[in-house]
This record gives sequence, C-alpha cells and structure tokens, in this order.
Amino acid sequence: MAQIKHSRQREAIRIFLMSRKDHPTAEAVYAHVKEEYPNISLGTVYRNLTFLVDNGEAIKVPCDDGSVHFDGNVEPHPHFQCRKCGAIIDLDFDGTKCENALNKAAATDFEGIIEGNVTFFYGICPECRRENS
Amino acid sequence: MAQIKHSRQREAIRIFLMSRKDHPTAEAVYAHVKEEYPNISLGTVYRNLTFLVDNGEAIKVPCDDGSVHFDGNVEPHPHFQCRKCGAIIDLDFDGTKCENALNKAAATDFEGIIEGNVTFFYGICPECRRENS
DNA sequence: AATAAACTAGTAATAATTACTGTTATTATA
DNA sequence: TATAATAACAGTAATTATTACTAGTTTATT
Repeated sequence: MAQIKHSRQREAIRIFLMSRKDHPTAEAVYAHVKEEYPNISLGTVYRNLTFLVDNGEAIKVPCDDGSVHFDGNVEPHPHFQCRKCGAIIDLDFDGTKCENALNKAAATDFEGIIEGNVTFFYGICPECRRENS
Repeated sequence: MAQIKHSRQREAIRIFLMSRKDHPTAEAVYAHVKEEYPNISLGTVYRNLTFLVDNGEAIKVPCDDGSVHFDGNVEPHPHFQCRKCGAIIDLDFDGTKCENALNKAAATDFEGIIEGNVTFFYGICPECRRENS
C-alpha cells in the first residue's frame, strides 16, 4: 500500500552502488555520498541500502570476517574475499551447473526445502599475490 | 610460545558445543554454561569461543541474517539456514566433488589464488515445512 | 608450599546498526 | 499554482554484539 516517493539521496546512493566494481560498506557509501550531500545522515544511508536490497536493486554481502558489503550488480554471481586485504571481488564465471548439482545433492534425504545456495570463495587476491612474490 | 592452561569454563564451553546438533550463538552458550557456572562472564564465553575456533576445535558460522553461530563439529560439512525460523542445520552429504569443480572453474582467468569456498544453503527447514502445510 | 603466568569476573568501551522525533521534500489533487 | 498528506530526511539517542581493561583467582611448575 505505502507509496514510494523519489528522493535525491536514495538516487545518489543507487547511482554510486551501480557505478562501483568494488563492494562498498555502508560506511564507504556514506563517505562518498557525503561529498554531494554534506549533511546526509548515516541512518539515511542504512535505510536506503535496506530499501534497495528489499527492492532487488542491490545485494547485501555479509562476509566471513563479519563485515557487510553491498553490491549494485544484482545479476547472480559468485564472490571472492581476499584473506589478506579483505577486498570483495566478483568472479566472472557461470557456476549455475554446479549450483544446481549441489542443490540436488543437498535435497537428497532432506525433509525440508532447498531453495538455493550461495557459494563464497576465499584466497589471495591478484594484487596481494603480486606484492607477496 | 605462550603456554595454554586448562580452565573449567573453557572445558564446559567445549563440551556443550560438541554435545549440540544445533548451532548455538555466543549468547546461547552463555545462557547454558551459566547454569553450571552462575557467574561466568559473557567475555569469557567470547574469549573461549574465539580460542576454540583458532585452535580448530570449533567453527564460526556467520549467517546471511547477520547472526553468528558456532559449530562443535569441525569436519567440513555444508550448512543450511531456514528462511523462516533462522535455524542452522547440518546437511549430511558430501559436496567435495562439486566444491573442487567450483574451485577449478573459479580459478580460470583469475589472477589470484582460490584457496577454497564455502557453500551456504537456504530454504525452509523440515519443521517449518510441516507447520505450513 | 611458593611462584609465575594464564585465565576469570566484572565492568567499561567500541562499533555497527536501528529507532525516534521534529522538520523538509515530494507527490497527488484541488 | 497553491494546498494538503505523507514519505523521507537530519540529527540524535538507543540498542546490540563484541572487544578491551583491570584487579583478583586458578592452574601448572618448581
């Protein structure tokens, strides 16, 4: 029922998220949007990030290290986190086959309903790898 | 170097974790161990959970909903979370094959190092399924 | 038993997120 | 275009999960 009204701040947050290949945290979004709207509040950022996620315009990426990142690319795709620098990186391959196989395997002898799965990769990112060698 | 000393509290926490099929949160561990050690402090629970995880005696399970659970079963095995009640459940199947296939696929055209991956399943747990139908 | 260091309880501090409140911006309508 | 209704905002306070600190207690060692 509740109508949705346009807002400059929300738009700025969306634009920023979509323009980014890295996966900013709420704090990072705040820091950036603040340049355009100096007195935007952190609450507004959180409220709108949640809004975007709920409306399928962004994905919430909770990581193993406890940090929460946001992704403007809503096409299903796997994520990778660097064990060293913590960066979240998109992996560009189609894991659909494996995903389906996994869902099937998981559903065997399981009385509940498997709706899907998320695979999270970890290791060393290209940059840290270069530095280290 | 630092020597490790035995402690009743830590032992109680480990025993409790291992005895559990569900995956208690720090708070749940606290609530339980408190029955035996009424003035154990929450800090002690956190410190020892971290200790157990660091020493390979427990696994930290950070979930999509932001909650953090702990698992006394350190054998690698996939987890499932119910979208309705939030329960974490162990899935009893061997996904090693798929896991390896995924790692291989992910490594293609990736300049970093893929060390591994964690697959997290979601859907409706057996109990919620029964209730709903 | 005496000693040293790890561990604890209790409390304070921090960090991330959510809730609240009075004001502002947006949209629908007159 | 002005008015009215309300979604969204800024600013702040509150909440939650977790970590840090400190003085006292346990544990292991001699």
